[in-house]
Amino acid sequence: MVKKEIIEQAALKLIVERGLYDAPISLIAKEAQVPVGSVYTYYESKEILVNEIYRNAKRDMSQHVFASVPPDLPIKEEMAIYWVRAVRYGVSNPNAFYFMEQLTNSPHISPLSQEQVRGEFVRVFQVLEKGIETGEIKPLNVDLLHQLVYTNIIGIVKYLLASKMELDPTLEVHLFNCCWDTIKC
Amino acid sequence: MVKKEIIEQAALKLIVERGLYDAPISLIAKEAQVPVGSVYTYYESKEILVNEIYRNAKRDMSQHVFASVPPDLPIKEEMAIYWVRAVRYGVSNPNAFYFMEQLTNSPHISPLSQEQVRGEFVRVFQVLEKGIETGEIKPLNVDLLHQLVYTNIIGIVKYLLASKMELDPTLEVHLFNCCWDTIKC
Amino acid sequence: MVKKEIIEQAALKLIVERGLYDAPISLIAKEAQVPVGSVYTYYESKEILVNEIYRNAKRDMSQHVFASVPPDLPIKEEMAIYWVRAVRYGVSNPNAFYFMEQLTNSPHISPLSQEQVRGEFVRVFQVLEKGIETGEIKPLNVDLLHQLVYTNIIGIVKYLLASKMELDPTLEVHLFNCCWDTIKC
Amino acid sequence: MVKKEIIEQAALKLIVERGLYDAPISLIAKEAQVPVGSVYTYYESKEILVNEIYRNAKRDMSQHVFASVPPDLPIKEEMAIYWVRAVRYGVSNPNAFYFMEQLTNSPHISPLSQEQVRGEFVRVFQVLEKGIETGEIKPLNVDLLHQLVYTNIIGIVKYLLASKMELDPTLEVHLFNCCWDTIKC
DNA sequence: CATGAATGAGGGTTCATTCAT
DNA sequence: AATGAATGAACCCTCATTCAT
Repeated sequence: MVKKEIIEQAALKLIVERGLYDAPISLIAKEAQVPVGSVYTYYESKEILVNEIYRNAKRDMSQHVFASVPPDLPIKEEMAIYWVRAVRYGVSNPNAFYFMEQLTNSPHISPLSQEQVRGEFVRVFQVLEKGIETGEIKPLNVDLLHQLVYTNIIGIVKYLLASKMELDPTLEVHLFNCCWDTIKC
Repeated sequence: MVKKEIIEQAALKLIVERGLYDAPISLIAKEAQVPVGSVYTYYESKEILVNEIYRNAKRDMSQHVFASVPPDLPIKEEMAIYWVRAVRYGVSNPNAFYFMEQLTNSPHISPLSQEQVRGEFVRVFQVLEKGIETGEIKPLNVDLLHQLVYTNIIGIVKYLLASKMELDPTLEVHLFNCCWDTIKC
Repeated sequence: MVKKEIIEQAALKLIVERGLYDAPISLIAKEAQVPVGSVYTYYESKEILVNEIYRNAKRDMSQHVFASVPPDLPIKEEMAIYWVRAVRYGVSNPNAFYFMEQLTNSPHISPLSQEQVRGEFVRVFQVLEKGIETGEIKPLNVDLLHQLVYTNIIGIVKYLLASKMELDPTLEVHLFNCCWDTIKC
Repeated sequence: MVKKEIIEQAALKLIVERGLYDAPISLIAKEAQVPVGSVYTYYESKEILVNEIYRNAKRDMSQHVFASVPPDLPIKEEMAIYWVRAVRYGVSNPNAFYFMEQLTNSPHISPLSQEQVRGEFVRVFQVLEKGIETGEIKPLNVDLLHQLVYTNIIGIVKYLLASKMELDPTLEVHLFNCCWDTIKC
């Protein structure tokens, strides 16, 4: 792992554990076992570091979630794949998950970052729109539908992490059905 | 409004707008138009101030949500009443809503505060359990069901606040049905 | 005991135990079980309170030490009486003793207080001068002789308080002889 | 002189002149002509700074006092050497001397510092014990004897500093004899 | 490029003192 | 006279950022 990634991992961990302002650069540097100055070699400021971690986490998650799927899948099945991947990603990467949760809508993430991140998730909007057209999904605003799906995922991941419950395929199906029931027609 | 409430409102507003650490006591005092020292007349520390605002917001919300309902209502209707009240509360009190969202699960809210707050929401758990018994609600863990309902409300309130959409009774019914579909058998 | 004395006793105790600046007026008032404002009814400021305690302690000690003695005593015996009274006073009033020790020569005692206090101890200077004339005491500067006697007393009281040793008449004689040997011709 | 020493000298001077709590770090930094933050580069806290100055002053004094002496000196002569060195040290380093005086037995010096400091002065205790064995010194507790000698030195240095009197060899002999008479058999 | 000591603005908090009651 | 909530200057300390090495 290169120095930049080590710094980001250390920052991610400490910011989640201690909060953004109780994770000073000096502590992040110590955790990453790099000199303080090195952090500033790679990132102009703490704000830029945080935004970069945020965007990277979002991009990493979207790459996992939206990795290739068989073509011409029924909408429900495509949604199920994305949903399962998202939940698994959250459960497997709790730090990254909580980091995103903690900073979404916070004033520390720039509008530009938010904008860039949104682009990574266009596929969901497309699928939702298609679902509305085919009559499988409720004809609500897609932003709202997306919000419903996304908060559902957040709630489930938080629950799974808090209860330390194992996520077996049967449970996955049950829980995805909760989500699908929310938006299905 | 007494001085204590003015301080809490000012703190609530600034913490939501700027984040906890970009809302220094000096700024809160200026916003509330009280001297810095006065904040410490009412609150021993910033941490205690934040916890008190959090608990008050949660209590206020729960009192709105769980105000009296007609007896012997069907479960779905009782849930609907609570759900509608919660969403309306969030839409009408965006600062309080975002404050709670921002600080839930944060290290700045003491376990004791979390504990006290949880007690205010027992009624949902009771209704959910009853729903499971009557076969109307999916036989999942009630903590999980609660999480699903709660994140659904959060998603909807966030969407309504972001889109500045009016919340008319028709929309309420549609949106509650999304929530109910999530958990209904 | 009147309110003023209660306040002074509380202040004396706390200042000795915690240091002048870790004994805030609010704490002194609490210890004395009087309202904060009452302290300012009797003393214009903390500084004035401290100076008054200092002068009172010194006056009280000098009144004990220089209470009447049989007339025409030999110098050594008169010194012995004063010495014993001083040591006993220190051992019996450790708080007052440490208070005086802590604040002598401190910038918190005004020159005026120092001046007034000095007047209470003229008798020692007279006896020392007489002793020099009769050839019983070393012909050194009386301020120096006084300093020698005084620091000797301080050393002994501190030792007795620290070691919690009882001060019986035999020990008193031995220890006074140490002091007398210091200045005798 | 390196920056650390400059800070210590500035702190020493201001604390003696104004008292510990009227010598804020900001003033110490100004006196030392360093930024406030630099003080914290060298000392974790004001308390640690004060303890370090205290230990350094005590160590410095003990190194002067207990520098090598000719072997096999008679006890009185060895005591005389230490006594003279101590008095000269006090007269030549009034700030350090008053600093130690002001903080000995204060709650601001940690027990650990006191402990470390005590070890620097073992030689006096050894000499006093030897003197008791040879019958030259009164058979009193060595802590008490030490206290008597030490307070004698303090009294004399204070007197010399206050009276601005020169300390010539003849006076030294006279004054040491006062001290010796106090403890000799 | 790499480093980490140095910097100083700004944070939370305290407390002597006041003054409306 | 008695009270104690209110006040704000001043305290100690932190930490993002810089820059000489």
